[in-house]
Amino acid sequence: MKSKKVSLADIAQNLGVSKTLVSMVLNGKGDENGISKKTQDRVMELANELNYKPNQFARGLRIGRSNTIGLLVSDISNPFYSKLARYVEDAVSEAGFNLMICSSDESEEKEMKLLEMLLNKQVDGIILSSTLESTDHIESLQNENFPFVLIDRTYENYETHTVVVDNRSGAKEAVEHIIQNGHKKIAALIISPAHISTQIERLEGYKEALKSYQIPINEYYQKVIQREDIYKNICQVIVEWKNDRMMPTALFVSNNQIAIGCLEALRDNGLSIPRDISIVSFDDIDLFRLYSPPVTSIIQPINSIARNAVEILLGEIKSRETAETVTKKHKLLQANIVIRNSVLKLA
Amino acid sequence: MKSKKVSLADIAQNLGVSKTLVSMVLNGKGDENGISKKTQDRVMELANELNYKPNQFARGLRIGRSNTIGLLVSDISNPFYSKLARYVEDAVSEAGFNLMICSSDESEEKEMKLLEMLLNKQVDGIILSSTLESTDHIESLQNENFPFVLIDRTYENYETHTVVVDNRSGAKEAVEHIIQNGHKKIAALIISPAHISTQIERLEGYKEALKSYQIPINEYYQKVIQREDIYKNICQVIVEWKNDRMMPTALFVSNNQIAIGCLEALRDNGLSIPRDISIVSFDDIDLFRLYSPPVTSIIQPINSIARNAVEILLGEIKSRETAETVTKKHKLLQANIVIRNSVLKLA
DNA sequence: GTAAAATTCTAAATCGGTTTAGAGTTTTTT
DNA sequence: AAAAAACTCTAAACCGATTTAGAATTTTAC
Repeated sequence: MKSKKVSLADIAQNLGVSKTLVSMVLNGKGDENGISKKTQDRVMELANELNYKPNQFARGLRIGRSNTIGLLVSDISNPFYSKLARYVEDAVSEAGFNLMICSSDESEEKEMKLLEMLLNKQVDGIILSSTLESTDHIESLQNENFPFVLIDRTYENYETHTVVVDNRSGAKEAVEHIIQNGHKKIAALIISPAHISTQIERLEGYKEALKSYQIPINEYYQKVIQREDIYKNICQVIVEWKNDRMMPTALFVSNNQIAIGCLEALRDNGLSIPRDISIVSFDDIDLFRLYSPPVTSIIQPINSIARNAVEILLGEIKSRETAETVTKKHKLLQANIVIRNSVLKLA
Repeated sequence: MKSKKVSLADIAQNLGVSKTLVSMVLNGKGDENGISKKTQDRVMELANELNYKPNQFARGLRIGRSNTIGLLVSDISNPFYSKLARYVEDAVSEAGFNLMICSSDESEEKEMKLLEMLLNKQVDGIILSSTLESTDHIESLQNENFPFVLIDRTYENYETHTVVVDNRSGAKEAVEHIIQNGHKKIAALIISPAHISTQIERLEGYKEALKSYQIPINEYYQKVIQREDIYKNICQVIVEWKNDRMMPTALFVSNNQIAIGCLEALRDNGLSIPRDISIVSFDDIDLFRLYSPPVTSIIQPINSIARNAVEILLGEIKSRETAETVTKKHKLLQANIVIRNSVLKLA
């Protein structure tokens, strides 16, 4: 019943040739090793017939590669990352690689464990959206000269490949759009942990936009929402503003998770968009298109992030064979605004 | 700069003991093999100090297992599957396993390729949401006695482990809710490929509900929406109904993707929910809670699907060691309705 | 006709673990 | 004091591929 796996040795024995020969032929090295056409055909035929599949453990052990790459993000169930993962899957699979996806939950400890696991599993390279709580493990990858690409989030380190979105200009565009509609009291909501580059840069873009229109920057209007309880946190912020009679007329929120919490919180606090308050969000999700009113947002080129990251990573991996050194690539992609209907034009 | 990997032999040599001993100690078999406490401590200490990590290729080659399981779904970027994947990831990781996720795009060919890839990578088991175009590859897994669990979708085969949702009763509950609000002209929209068990069962649930209320079943109100162009397809259906002056008063749609297309298509055709048309969807996504009006839906116990599938799969895998045979488990989970505001009460 | 070159193929080492079968030493038993 | 038992440890085989170094045979060169 349980058919044992076919091995190289089986094929070799069956044909009365050596394992060496079979291995060479199946790896397309028959010609360069002067194996006769006739023998090559016999090997190929039998391998097909027996449905031979090389044992990846043995192969990996010998050649030290797995043909697998790792993707480490904070949460694969976040639509931004699940879409990214899908594009990455498609891109690596076109190149004959497999993918291993992990979620770190923004926990540094988990991230380090997962990174170690991936290395342990001998992935050939890693695409990493790091929580960046600390960067020791990244620098360690760097020192070991292990192929990896940082995506989505980075830190000041020009020694690593990076593929990121221009968060600053995206956020700036969002806030400028708000300003151009006559708003002055504009608040920014970012998500914890607030040290992550995307959040910092989006906040900076917000400030830049205000500055360029000579609108005073007020810390009171910059809030960090705790990711553990987004909805409640936003409600608290709203209540605070209400009590202080300082309600902003517009909101810039820094990702899809806060946006969802916001839409819910605003509704539950009886605030109507855009009549009572305007909103623009970074990230774009189905919801925004369908919400009433449709929500203006900054759309990230997710496919492009994936394609670029994979291309760079595979290049880096390939460079290992030729021992050439690759200059570190830094890809900065633009995120563009999709104007819908969530910003009120003030008189 | 590039630190070479530490191997068993390194540790053994360093301590002046055999590889055997080191291997035993590190695998917790020191006591049962009568290795002295003192030696065990020395091994442990050095292994920690050198940060030894066993080579998984070598280990896998010898013991024939990878400690990895595969999850094959149609599309990891579909929120249903991305959530499922996350729960599965958490569940397997608690058990010390890793996860490999693949998307088949409802293509039988891709599914077979990916399945082969997973087997090739020597995963210890597979959780499979099959497109079920054909079931040869599943039966082949079955015959080889390879550990796997079918989730979400099944076919008449009592020889496999299955974890599925009670689609029929979930759909019935949805449609009964519609009926109880006074509707008679109720249409059902399912997604292609229509042979998938979830779609069939949900359609059956719809018919059962109608039957139990003596509402005539009309094929005209049962439409299969092509997944390749959901929005356009739904628009066509709406136009058809409009032209025939046969517009239903309520819609039951069989998954989140059609629901999204529907909300968009209804809006663009000037039909307001629930005034002009009521709607209930299978699946629950953030959008439904936030849509205006909030959309009544059937919520699937995704975490429970994941947990059950993993538990059964790991049990099956473990049974391999003890050579006992496991009776095939069939888990049927309930999906419950969340009543919101998308169904109009007819006078 | 023999040396050199070309052609076709193979034995054995290797990767780094796990496991089997058993060796060497010390302690206990009789 | 010899035999048995207990304790502690090891050499070597093994998993299944790849790769190195070279062997055997045939062809070409002179």
